[in-house]
Amino acid sequence: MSATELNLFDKHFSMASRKRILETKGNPIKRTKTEPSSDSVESSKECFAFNKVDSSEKKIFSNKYIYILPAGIEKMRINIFKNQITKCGGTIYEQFDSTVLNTLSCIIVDDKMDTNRMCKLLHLESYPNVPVVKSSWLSSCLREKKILPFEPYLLRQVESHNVSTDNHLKSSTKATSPGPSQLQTFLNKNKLSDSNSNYSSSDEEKEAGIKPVIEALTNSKVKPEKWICAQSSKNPKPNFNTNITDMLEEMAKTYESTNDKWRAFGYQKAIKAIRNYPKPITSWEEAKSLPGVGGRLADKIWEIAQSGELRKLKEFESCEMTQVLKLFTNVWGAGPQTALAWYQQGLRTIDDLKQKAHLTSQQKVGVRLYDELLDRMPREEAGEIEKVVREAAESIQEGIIAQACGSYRRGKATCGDVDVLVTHPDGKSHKGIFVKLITKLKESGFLTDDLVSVEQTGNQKKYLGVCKLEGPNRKHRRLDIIVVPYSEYGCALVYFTGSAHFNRSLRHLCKTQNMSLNEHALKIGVVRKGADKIYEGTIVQTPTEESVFEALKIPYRPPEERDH
DNA sequence: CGGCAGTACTG
DNA sequence: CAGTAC
DNA sequence: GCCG
Repeated sequence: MSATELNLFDKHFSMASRKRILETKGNPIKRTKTEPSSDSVESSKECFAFNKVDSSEKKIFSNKYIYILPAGIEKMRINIFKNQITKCGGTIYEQFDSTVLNTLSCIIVDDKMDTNRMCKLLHLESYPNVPVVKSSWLSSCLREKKILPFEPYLLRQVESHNVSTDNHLKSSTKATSPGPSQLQTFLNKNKLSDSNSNYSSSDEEKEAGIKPVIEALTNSKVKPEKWICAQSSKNPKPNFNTNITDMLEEMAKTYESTNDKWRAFGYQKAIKAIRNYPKPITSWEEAKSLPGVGGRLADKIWEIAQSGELRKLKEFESCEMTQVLKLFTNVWGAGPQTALAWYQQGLRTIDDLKQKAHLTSQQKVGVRLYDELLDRMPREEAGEIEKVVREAAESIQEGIIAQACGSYRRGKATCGDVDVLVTHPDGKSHKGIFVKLITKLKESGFLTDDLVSVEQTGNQKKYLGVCKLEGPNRKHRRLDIIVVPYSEYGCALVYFTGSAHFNRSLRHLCKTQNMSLNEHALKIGVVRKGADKIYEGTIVQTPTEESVFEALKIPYRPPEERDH
């Protein structure tokens, strides 16, 4: 984009932002574009209530048997609900079928649920013989710490004309109150006017990571500085939106520790785009125009830009469960499920885990070395670790190659772990190495703990474990050792050097060219039909990294420039 | 509404 | 098989 | 979460 284009671009945006400010004057933060029901406010109160009331609170739900229809309700909210109901003496039904219908006290549905859909989802002929209540009832009960009347929150019996239920029910429809959230919908409805937010920045690739690749490919001599120099790790690009990316990063982490990896994925894609954006974001449209930023994230970005804070994030920060889940998912070998289970057992701290939890052998290591393994090491230390492994390998077999990949190879100043790739140019000597190498490193006391002892992926062998250098003031560090046949060295180097984002870009590129790439090989002529692959494709010989790039028909990029 | 990569180990 | 990690 |  030329300078003049950029100017026009700016002008466009600033005009748009002015318009936005006028539109939302008097209500600058709340942009209820999509959600009529003030979801965040509600769940915020849920969290607060949760915090204040300690676990010995009133058993307001005792003798209540509740089924929650999950459709449309955020996973986090459902978790909170189930937790709170159980805590308050209630019983949750995880499964629904007609046999439990008689024993149920009520069915909880999303505020936006309608009768028709509810019946379909529950495989019911008609409105059941049990109260069907909107989730805001639950929120209110938890907030007020008492059981409130169903009435204002009841799902209307008939919602639309083409309901499968009988017509005679229809007459009773209007009697039931629309409920607060629907009123809200009505009030907010006229405010949208997002329709003209189509200031699409350009025809850029959606996948920001591959953008430079494509650009260099399509017009090879144009402004390499834009991508190659600017993104080199020695010359890091300034981030004009640190406050925004920091907060969104926290959001992503929170969602990762719950069940919501794809939501977190979406956040991270957007964060990447925001980091690369060359100036502070000042308008909603400006945010929305970035690849990977949709309406909901634009709302949040806009909120941060306006007020400097994000209520949803504050809500998470003041919620004990989300904080504890984050703590627990940082244990190696524990993910969202395990973390939630521990939480539901009443565990709250790492000490609790040590004393009370049942831990797998991996998690025992993760708990014992919790702080050290969370710590990143200076790249110099990663270099020392590489050297130890290399020298041990060389002492076993002459001419061996041992190369640290990962963030170390990409030139990062700090590394979370070290991945050492081991191979031998003669194409066969790698075979005997693995066991000898691991044994030797264990005997010298360098490897202190195993996490995954051996992993056999085709011809590759992988060790995941923990090591510690000799001498005082040394910490335990995560170390992966992968032994690969020389024929797979090129692809393995690419794969284990990453970054994860960069690898995704490559895979995406492959897909568009009927190729496939993994840590073993690059294949061409892959035929897919829907989910199945009809034809596996044929392996392209890629002895070096360069040959991988060449086969993909993209310019080679050194590791430091794969840090996206 | 489904895809967002695909695979190997642990228990 | 589910859960986790790479 | 976003995108097609």
